[in-house]
Amino acid sequence: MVQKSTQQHQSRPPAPSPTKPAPNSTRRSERSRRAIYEAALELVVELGYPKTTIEGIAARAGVGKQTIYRWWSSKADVLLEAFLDLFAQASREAGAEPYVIPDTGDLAADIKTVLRATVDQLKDPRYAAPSRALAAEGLVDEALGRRCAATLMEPSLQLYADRLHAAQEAGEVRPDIDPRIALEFFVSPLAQRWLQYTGPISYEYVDTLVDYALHGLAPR
Amino acid sequence: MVQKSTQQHQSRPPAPSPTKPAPNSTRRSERSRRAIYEAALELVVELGYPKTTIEGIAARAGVGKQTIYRWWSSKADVLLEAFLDLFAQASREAGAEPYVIPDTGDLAADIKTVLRATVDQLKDPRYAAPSRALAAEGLVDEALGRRCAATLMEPSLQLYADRLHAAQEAGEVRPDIDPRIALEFFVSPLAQRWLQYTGPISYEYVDTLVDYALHGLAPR
Amino acid sequence: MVQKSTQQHQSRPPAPSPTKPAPNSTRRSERSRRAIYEAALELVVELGYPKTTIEGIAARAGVGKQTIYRWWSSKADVLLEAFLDLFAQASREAGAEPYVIPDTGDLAADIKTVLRATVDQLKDPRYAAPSRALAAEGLVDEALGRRCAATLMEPSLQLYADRLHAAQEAGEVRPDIDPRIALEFFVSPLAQRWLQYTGPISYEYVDTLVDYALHGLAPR
Amino acid sequence: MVQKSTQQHQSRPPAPSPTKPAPNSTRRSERSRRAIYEAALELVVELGYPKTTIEGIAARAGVGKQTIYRWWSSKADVLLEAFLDLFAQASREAGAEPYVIPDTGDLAADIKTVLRATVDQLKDPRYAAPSRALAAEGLVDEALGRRCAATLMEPSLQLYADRLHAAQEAGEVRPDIDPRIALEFFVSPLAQRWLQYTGPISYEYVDTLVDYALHGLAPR
DNA sequence: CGTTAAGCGAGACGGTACGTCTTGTCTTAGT
DNA sequence: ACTAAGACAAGACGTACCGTCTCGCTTAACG
Repeated sequence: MVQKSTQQHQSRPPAPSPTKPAPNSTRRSERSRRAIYEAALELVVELGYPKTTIEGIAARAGVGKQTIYRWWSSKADVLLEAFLDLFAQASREAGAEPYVIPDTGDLAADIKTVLRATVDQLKDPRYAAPSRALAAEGLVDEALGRRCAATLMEPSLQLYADRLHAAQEAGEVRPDIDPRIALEFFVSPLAQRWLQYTGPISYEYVDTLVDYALHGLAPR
Repeated sequence: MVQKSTQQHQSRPPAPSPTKPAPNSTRRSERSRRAIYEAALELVVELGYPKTTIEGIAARAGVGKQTIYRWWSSKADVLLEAFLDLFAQASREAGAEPYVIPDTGDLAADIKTVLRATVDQLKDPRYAAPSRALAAEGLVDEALGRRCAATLMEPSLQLYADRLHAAQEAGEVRPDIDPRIALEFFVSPLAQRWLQYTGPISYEYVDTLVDYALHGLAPR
Repeated sequence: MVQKSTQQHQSRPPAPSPTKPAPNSTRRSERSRRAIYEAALELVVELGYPKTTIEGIAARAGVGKQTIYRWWSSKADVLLEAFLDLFAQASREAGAEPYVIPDTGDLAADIKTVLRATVDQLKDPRYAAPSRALAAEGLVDEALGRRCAATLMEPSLQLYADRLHAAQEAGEVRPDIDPRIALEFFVSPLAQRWLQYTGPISYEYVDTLVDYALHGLAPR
Repeated sequence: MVQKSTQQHQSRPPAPSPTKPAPNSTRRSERSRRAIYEAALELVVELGYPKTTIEGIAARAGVGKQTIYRWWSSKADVLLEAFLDLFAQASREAGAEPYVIPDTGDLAADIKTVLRATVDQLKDPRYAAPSRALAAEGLVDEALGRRCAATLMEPSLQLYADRLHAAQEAGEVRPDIDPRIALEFFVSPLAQRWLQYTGPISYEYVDTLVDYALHGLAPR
């Protein structure tokens, strides 16, 4: 799924714009692309996103500026692809199935497991710095924001939706619930605390979220 | 003795930072401050945050750049104060109690009322543009992010916490629920959909959030 | 003569411009004036003329900027008066007749004596720095340049003219010579070497100038 | 000699300063350089040197500021090169031998011819304004002053020295005279009158200078 | 297997905005 | 009323990047 949407972005065979010569990707230097990914991610972690410049990325990657402008349209664009690449790479290294929500038959436990892993990842600056940077840029550039949502978040969110659907069939969740809304009870509060510093993040916190969400706030 | 100690002309007892002369705020031009607020908000709405520059704000406000740098440390800093001022002004104009969650005895209805008003506000570009800009900058600048959370969001969030506490005492919410976590079921999903384009926003949507949150996802 | 032209500048009793309130010089702070002179001269020696700012002078003199703008029209104006004051002060301290060309009956010897003293003075940074600064500003601002010529140089030049005139009467100089031109053979080459780095300055050099000037370049 | 010192300045093979990347002059835009020269000279004539700004030069030349800062170190530096270029260009246009002192066998007449041409040039604002500006800046910035002396004045002065030397061999000038000093009797008085407004400039004046200098002030 | 056109590194270019500095005016207290 | 202090509008400074545009030089694809 992730791969599909990524392909969608990278392949522009029909060359829709006649003004641009449409670079020939068969001649593209793989070496440069990797170096640019690495440099971009490193600089965002080291300097923060605003101090990361295209000139800086080019310099660290040992690459001409034009090589960046030829293949990407903006700093955020570079970073988005670099981040997707990081994910793909991490997944490949982790082997097996990296991003699947387990289904042990106990929805609460399964969701907690995944959320705890997410908490760990949010605290790793290697992931946190680029994520925040992309989220920030996406807030202000709607097109980028939608692309981030579609490529970075949508695949994961769909996993939640799928797991909730399975839970509905198992009778663990009410059949009238819309999984696309229900999943937000798990991910949105965590996302907001992380992005906007509205509260601390911990295993205990995500466990509480799951319990509250499943059983409701009202007495029964 | 007296003379000798007077020679010590360099003693600045409070003076925490020796580098900045700390401008005298009693002489500050109220006229300039208001003009800067207005110009900043207008430009963010018209051009978007990234194309809003300090030079542009100064020019539109009819103010020297130094007057901005004297009183604020960054573009985001200006915008935060301008936005707070906009809120304060709006509140004053609205008169009475502008930001209180009603307590009719029906928690669900009250929360829905407030969330529907929030939905309307999120769609008003006068508020939306600066909010997104500040949120974006806060993502990448932790100090600013914490200030935004504390000054812009915390007051509203506390109102939810208070209303939930009242509902607990009225028996509408389980007594073991932490209101500071519970409130996130109402605001975080909405915030995320708005900020990250993960879904559409509507009255129906927020109503659904309230129902799901109060009664839980699991069958009872 | 010097006093006359100086007075001409400082006292503006008829108040020609009705827009300016024409400061009342009787209330003027003598203390501030002296402090400004000292600060200006020190800063020009320490930092050079271009890095000497009105703000810097005010700060070192412990004086408000307005006090400078009230009484002088420009940085060069301050420096010119400060320099004239330095001269007047030095003359008073030196007592007797400070600036007279001796008349021993030997024109060559007398001129050499004075020129050697001038060489010494040109090498004293206390005089050299402000002189160069004023000369520089005068090159580019004709009004100032004429005032410098009239107040700083003219008195000295007239002394040469007078001495040459006396020499004419004594038969040491041809009667058809114009002293106002002849004196330039003594002062201009020295001035140019000093101002424009076109050659070294020494006692021997000025002695040579005098000999060449008196007896001509052509064989006799 | 002149060439040697010029070379010394231009060729810096050992690259003494590691901080500056030293721009690659083979890629330099000739078009920009000429436009900058023209703009600088025009602005100095129109506005005067102090009101000529680097930003103004860049704007009129249709050039980025960095293009100026990349190749020159200061406003005066630009102007010096622009002025040298103006000279070189004028010489090329004048064809033949532009700057040679004639040798008709009559030293007095030859020098008068050249000085009269100089008087004309000093009154042409196209030359006068930049000259004064450079002289002014050179007074206050010794490095620049020496460069002006070496590049602008030295070549001309050497022509006088050469002509005087020839006159010595022809018996028109005493053999014990140092031409490097003697020439100052012709150029320095004129320079001072021009630079410092110490007197009027005319053909008659320079003729008088030549006569006085050759035959001396003393009766014979 | 050599030609050739592309991508490549490098970096100069016209620009824009930065944050700082200074100018000359104006305002506020203090004496 | 003049002063010390300093905020103000204005605008130049020199720097950092932007995104575009050549330059030669690899280097892969096709003829």
